[in-house]
Amino acid sequence: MTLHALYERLHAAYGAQCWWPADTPFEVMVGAILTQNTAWTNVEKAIANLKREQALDAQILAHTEPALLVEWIRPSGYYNIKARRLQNLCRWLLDAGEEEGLRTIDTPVLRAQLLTVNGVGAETADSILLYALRRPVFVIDAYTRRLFSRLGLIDGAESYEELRELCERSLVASTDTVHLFSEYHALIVTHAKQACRKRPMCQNCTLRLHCPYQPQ
DNA sequence: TGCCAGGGATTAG
DNA sequence: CTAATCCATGGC
Repeated sequence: MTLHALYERLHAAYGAQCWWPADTPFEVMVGAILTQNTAWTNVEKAIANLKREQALDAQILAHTEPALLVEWIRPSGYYNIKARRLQNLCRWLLDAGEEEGLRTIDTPVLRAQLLTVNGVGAETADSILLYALRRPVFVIDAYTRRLFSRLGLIDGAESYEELRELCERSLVASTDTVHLFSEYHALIVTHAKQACRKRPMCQNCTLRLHCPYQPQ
């Protein structure tokens, strides 16, 4: 099976995903930090708080008292670390001239700049690049690695960068690469959430793909 | 009840 | 360069 073929099967099973659920690119960035190793339902509560406080803005978040920001994002967990990470990202964004200032920067350069922000690792950077800044970057997460590995599409020992470049090389979209990459990552997460946790093979999975929780 | 979620930094070997 | 450890809430 090829990466293309897997995409077709996932799309046929789950349909269009239309990720990332957010009203603005900045909300995507905030969500990308808050969802680090955290259930999305918890992130929703934190973002709802930020909206209620009318604080979903880089200028405001960058200058908010950390103790206050911590209270707003508490439901998303790791609140002390994430408050600092959010402010790091906001300050970087403001320094760069916000989204307009980023528009002319080449994707590889932009990616390297994002990775200099403390608290922004490879997956967070790529989520921001793809879903907030609409750059053709393939997001790798634990689900992706596990699914591809169990289907024999990859070796499994590849580094993050190797795997990302492999996916980007293999998936040459006919028209809209950003759309393809956006949908693909979303479909993988949707499939992982639908798959069973305990049974050796997902019973309600019409794809006959290996359950992501199944031990190797 | 214990496990885990749309990771990353830090520290130790 | 790889492996452990820390960070923390809420849902099932």
